[in-house]
Amino acid sequence: MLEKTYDPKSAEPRLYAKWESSGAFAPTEDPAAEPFCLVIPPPNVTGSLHIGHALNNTLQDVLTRFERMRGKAALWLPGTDHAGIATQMVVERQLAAEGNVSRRDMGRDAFIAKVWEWKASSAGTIQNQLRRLGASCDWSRERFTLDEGLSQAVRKVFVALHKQGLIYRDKRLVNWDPQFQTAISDLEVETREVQGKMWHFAYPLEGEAIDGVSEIVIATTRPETMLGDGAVAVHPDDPRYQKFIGRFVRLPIADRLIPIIADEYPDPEKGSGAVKITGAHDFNDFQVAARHGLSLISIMDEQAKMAGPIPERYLGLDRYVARKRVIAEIEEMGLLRLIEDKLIAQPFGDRSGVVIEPFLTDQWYVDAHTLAQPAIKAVENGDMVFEPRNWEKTYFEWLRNIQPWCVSRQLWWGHRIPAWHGPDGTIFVEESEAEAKAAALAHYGHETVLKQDEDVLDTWFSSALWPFSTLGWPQDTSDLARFYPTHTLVTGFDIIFFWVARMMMMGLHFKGEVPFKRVFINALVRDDKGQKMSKSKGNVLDPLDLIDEFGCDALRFTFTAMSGQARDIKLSRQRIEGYRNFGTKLWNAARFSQMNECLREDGFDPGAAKQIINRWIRGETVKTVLAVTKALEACAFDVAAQALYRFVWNVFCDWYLELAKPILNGDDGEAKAETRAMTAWALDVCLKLLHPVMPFVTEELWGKLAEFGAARDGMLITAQWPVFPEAWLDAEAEAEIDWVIALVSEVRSIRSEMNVPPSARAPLTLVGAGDVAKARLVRNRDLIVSLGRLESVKEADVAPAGAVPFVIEEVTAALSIAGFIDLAAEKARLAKEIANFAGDIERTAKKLDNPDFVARAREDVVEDNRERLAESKIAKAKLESAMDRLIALG
RNA sequence: GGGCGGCUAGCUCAGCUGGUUAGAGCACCUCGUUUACACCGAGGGGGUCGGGGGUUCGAAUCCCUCGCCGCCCA
Repeated sequence: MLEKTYDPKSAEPRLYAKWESSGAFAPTEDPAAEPFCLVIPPPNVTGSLHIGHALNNTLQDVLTRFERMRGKAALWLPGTDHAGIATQMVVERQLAAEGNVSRRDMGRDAFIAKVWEWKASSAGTIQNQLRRLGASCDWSRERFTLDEGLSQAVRKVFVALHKQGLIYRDKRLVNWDPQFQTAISDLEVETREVQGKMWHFAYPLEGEAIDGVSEIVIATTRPETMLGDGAVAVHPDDPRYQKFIGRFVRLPIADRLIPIIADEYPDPEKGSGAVKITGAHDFNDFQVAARHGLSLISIMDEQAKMAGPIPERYLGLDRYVARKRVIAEIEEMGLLRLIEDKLIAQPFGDRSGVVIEPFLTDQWYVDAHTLAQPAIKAVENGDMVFEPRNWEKTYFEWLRNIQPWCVSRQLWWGHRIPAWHGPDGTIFVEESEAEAKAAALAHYGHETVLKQDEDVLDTWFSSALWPFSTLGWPQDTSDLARFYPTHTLVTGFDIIFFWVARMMMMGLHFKGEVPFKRVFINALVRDDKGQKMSKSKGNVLDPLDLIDEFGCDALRFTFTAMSGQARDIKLSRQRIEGYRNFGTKLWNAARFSQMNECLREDGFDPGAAKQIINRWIRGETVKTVLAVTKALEACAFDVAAQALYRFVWNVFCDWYLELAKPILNGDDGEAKAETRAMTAWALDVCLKLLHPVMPFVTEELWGKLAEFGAARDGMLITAQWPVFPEAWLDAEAEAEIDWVIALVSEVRSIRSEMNVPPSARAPLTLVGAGDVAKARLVRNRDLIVSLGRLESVKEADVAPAGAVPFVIEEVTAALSIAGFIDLAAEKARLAKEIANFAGDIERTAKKLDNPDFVARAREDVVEDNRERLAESKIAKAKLESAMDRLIALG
């Protein structure tokens, strides 16, 4: 006998271990099985499971379990990401906290060894947390972005793209993070508006004044960069400055002559209309400098300290210290003209949080523009679809305006760039040092010393290959042949650019096919007030705590139920608690069925059921199967969850089991046997349908219930998803049970309103029943009596005096509860009912009186309204005559 | 500045290929231990669907406009 409640704490680890050891997570070897593959968005190898992972992985698991039960070769491929900057940052911080020397003092090899050590000690955390979540991924195929196979894929891709001219080395401005001392990509820069200032400096004109003007005033938000100015630019159409074009100004402090040039870039409306051009420290200025052939003067080092051809007193100063000094000196020289407050858009490193410096360096770039074209086309023509669809706009917008992707990072943790530099600067890009040496030998005609590029690749470079590198590429593996393209990718909208778009580019380029056919964008989990969860706000909900408190299934059901089209999920404990209760409800339904000996029967054919309630629940079950299947196919997770919840609680428990009780407790042996078997059958279907969402409690019940009745042939995880003939739908049974439910509901409602004690049993009289209603009554009399707590149900030509009437279709029912009737309350109830019908009649009649409606509305809509009007009129008349009798009574 | 969401019951949300008296869960009120379940059962109250305009026989649903909230890109 089942316990009164389900205990997730003991069941979950036991069941997971059983699944895992059974091999159920691996895709079936059956060659006829249709492949279904998901690749996990690889979490940081040293990370831990946060609420967003919990949501994301729950949805992946729902899909995987669903398709596995549908007989597909379902593969959910797990793995982790080395997460370059993030991991290196953590380890550097840890070293500092422990009082160790910095990574630079430690040296590259020693530092990398430290990171691997850290990885070894913290790896496995997230994998075990995914297990707690019930993730049915195939751990035997687990990959890591820095493992040998994936590293080989990275090298091969880099070399191939280089040979195709799609990866190249370029000297240009990059976003430089002075904290980590590395280049980062545009995507890793966060622009924030901050309160800043605009300084107006006068640059003295060299030579004779023009019309008495002997200076040009420029405006800048970054005074310290003036030391690297290469020109002053003015708009060619700006009448104030036209006459100065071609002349020179003497750059204060630096004491250099720089030209006044004409360019479209300066906006005459802004500042003074003249701008300083510092090509090595500003992206816009870089363009201007390139147009005019200006030399680029770099005046900072990797740490954003002042350096280069500048006055000695500035060397080594922090950029902000230098700023103050420049302003002070300019002021001293009498050249400071104005200081304005101004909101400025300032770039910050998304990881370091420090202000990014445009910095002139040599870096490796991917020609993203070229690779983007097929990626755009594939979504345009539907080879890959976003779900929800709207996200494709975001995707298109970014890809259509894509810039070269800077992929080199001056970090140590990551894939070393497979490029070797010769003594004369020639670069040999090859997959191995041996090949580079061979290439060098061919180039130089003799052996030379080569030095491998110091840099590593952007983490997202290896992630971009994930859908095929994890399947074994560049080897021709059977997995690759079978599972590429993968089916669905489930991920968050925050990495559409970082990851989804880049996988599309690389997948299409190297495999000639999209990496996945569908991308489901899951929502962002926020707290119950709609705020983003963050440690600093202290509003973080730890999924593992929630699992401890409510059980894993409750959390999973919550995520599933809340995954609609919305972009945010506001997670509240109350909601999780509600779904925990749902699990308990299911558990108790199973307990009930067990207590009533509802055993599964071999060879039981639901299609042959005779009892009306059994025919009805069979139909309801089929409807639910259809609804849930359709919803899961479409990633309409909330729709699936709602259909499951309603069916299990409001249909199966609230009505079917209640309707079954009189039969199970009665003495019609045949009816009892059929009802027992049907209950067991329907419960099994519930377990199957719920399993993708609530794997643990369903598997537990599956096992517990297997101790009785017909034998099972395996665990629920690999059970077959239900598919039933539509012939099992039963309109007649549905109409009949709906009628019974309406009748019983009315009786209950009246009892409650009239405060009839639960113990009081009243007779119910039906007046004016047609043949159908009479037949229904005969078949369901016991059920109605039992559920309505009635004394009896009879037919009569007239309602007994003093009974409370209500109308069900053509029948007037009268509940004899004399002694409990409060005359005033009953009059009020009747008046309200009559008013309801009157309102309905008025609305419907108004429509039908409108010739346009009758002429233009769809035929069936008009017909519905006609029927409705007729029914309402009859019901109203019946209630009115009851009201008359009541008034006559006194 | 461009783009994308959202605004429906006290709260969280569904409904939005136009056509029931606009639904659910939670919360609230009343009643109830009838041998599955109080993590429960029965009943009930509660919304002029953000404002305005338009299309239509008919609008929460389609179009326009305004307002507020949020996100992304520049």
